[in-house]
Amino acid sequence: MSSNDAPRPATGEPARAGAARVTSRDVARAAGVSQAAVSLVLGDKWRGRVSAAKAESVRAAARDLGYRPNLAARSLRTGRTRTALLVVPALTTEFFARVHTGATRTAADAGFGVVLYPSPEGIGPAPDPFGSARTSLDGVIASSMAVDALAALHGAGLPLVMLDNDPDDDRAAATVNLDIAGGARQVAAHLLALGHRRIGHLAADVDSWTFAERGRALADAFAAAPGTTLRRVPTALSVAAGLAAATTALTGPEPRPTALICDDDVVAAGACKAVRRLGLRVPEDVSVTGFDDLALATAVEPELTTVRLPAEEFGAAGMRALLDALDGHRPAARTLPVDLVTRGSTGPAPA
Amino acid sequence: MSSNDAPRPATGEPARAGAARVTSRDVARAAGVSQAAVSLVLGDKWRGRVSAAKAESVRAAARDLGYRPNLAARSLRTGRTRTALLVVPALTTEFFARVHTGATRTAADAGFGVVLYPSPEGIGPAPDPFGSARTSLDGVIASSMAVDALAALHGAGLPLVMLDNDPDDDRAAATVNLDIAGGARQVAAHLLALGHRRIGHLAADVDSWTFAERGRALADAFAAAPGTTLRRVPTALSVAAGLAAATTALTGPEPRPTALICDDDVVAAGACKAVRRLGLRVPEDVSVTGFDDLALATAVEPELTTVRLPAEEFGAAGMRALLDALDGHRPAARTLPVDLVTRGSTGPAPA
DNA sequence: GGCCGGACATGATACGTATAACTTCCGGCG
DNA sequence: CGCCGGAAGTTATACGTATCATGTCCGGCC
Repeated sequence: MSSNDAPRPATGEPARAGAARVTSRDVARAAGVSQAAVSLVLGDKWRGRVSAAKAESVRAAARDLGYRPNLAARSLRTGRTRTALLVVPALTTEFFARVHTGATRTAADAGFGVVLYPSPEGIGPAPDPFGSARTSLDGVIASSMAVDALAALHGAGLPLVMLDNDPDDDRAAATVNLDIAGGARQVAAHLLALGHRRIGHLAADVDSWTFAERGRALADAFAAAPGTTLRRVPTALSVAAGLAAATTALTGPEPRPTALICDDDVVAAGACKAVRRLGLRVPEDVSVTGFDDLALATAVEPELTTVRLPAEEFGAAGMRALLDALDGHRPAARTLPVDLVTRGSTGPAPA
Repeated sequence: MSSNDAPRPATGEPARAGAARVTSRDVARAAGVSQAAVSLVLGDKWRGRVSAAKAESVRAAARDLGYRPNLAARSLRTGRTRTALLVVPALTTEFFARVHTGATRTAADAGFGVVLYPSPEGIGPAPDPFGSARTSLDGVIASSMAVDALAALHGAGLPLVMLDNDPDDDRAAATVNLDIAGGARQVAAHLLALGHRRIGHLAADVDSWTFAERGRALADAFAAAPGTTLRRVPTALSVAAGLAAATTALTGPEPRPTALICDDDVVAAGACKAVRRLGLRVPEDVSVTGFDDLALATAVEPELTTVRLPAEEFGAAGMRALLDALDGHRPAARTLPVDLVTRGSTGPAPA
């Protein structure tokens, strides 16, 4: 369709495919100033260097021509890209999709972009997961669940913000946490108040801080409650795995637990299925709790009692911490509060 | 040997923050060749231009020094960024998260990156949604559901691949479709075979090709089946909305439908809740079908009969089409097959 | 012997931007 | 009067890469 009719430069032929690009030099010509002046004005560094009148005419020309600074050129010159990498274990998890949304929104306000790295299991094992992309990143935000990716990141020399990780981990420039332990304690208190004494914990079979934290907090809470038992059953993070783990927990030689605490709503959904397959009812015979408060939590019946995690805010806080770190500030470690949402999947312990 | 190694340039100070970056010139010095030779070798354009021995030593030097080409410089020179934009209506939807995964994987194989634009509702209304980012994109893949974003894209002069859109839409360089109509026909055939005659269609209240297609295919299928009725009830894409719409469909003045076809699994989950709240059973009194086959489909009970959409493959096909378009090929419109997955939420029509 | 062509190699740009360094113009002050 | 200092601009670079233009050295062929 469109033909190239632009005058050819003598050497090279880098030209852009589509319409001719508008450069800062074009704006300068239109406004009757030098290219440097355009850069100063649009970069808002013109006070005392360019008269207000010329500044305005530069802005007008830029607007009229539809000028967009070339980001590659800017990055080359400044050495920064205004782009952050978000490393998550698997994007298909609604939780991390929401984290991404929050991070993207905050980034946009600061003129930053976000690229996503859904961790090896989603992408396939690359010898160097970040490759040249490393040259186009200013910093990284990583979930502590993406363990393998973290190893590759180590030594990249990029500012790193960790999500839900040990605050003492010195690989990170900053850490943002959810009050996971607090959430777990709320779950424990809720079940104790309902009279439950024998508890199963369907614990995520993933080596990461956030799940270890759930385990520790629950262990502490029930250790402090006389006459209670807490049995840990590992599980993968899927409906099917939750079903299998719950079946194990409910059919062991020990007295059957009256409540199952699940590390994830998806697991909890599977657990509810297991309860019913054994001819029992939720919550009359067995109470079930989840974690995350995904859309799933209100899609199943009964609706899940679960811990609501502020996912978008979590991503936003991570991005803010990264932006602070890039500005040279040492951001304080933050912990975001979480809330127990009581719904139909929990009830009084059976007599 | 080497000639000039000025200690410090007098002007500018763009240097990189972290460790000193390795450039192609450093590699050239280490390998005892010119910078041009390095570029040729690593760009795999050296045959007949560089001896095999020198090529190997260049590669060795690059490896030893941990050289990574600077993408900003490369983009500036070539005018391409090897980056595509994926525009989706809302990432929190598991379906689009999976589309993203597929697209990212295919892109990575071609050395491309993917950035995500989760459409205004997720980001907030920006006057120019893409801003300068436009200068850093080679092409766009957009869901037809992201209507507002498409308007902003129009005229950007970027190659555009549309997902699930009218093949005749001339805004797109290529279109990749799912066989949505085929899926809808399979649902219709399944329900007809089970003896259902009064059907409700909980139709997504979203103005996009893919949902219009569902409506058309269903209308055609039931129009061709004598003695059947199809009633359309609009709904938003959420559990709560599905519950409300299903309640409307089941409590109207007309004879109650015996089956509800839902445009999305999330809606179907809500519909199942509605059925039970009315004191009815799924599937004995009312059959329910979904669309997408999300994790949700097997989390609820009974598990949903639904149309499985190959989401990852869909994203991958979109990316392939874009890569073809960027290579100057006119990619043929593709339609990916879908499958009906029969589960417990459908059964014989009540007598 | 002169010349041609292919292999090998280097030099020299230019992409578009941000900013240091320089120039000019004035008003004010010693 | 001479000089200083700040405002208002411009000029000149350099970021790192890809590629065109040049150049040299051969062996082979007339």
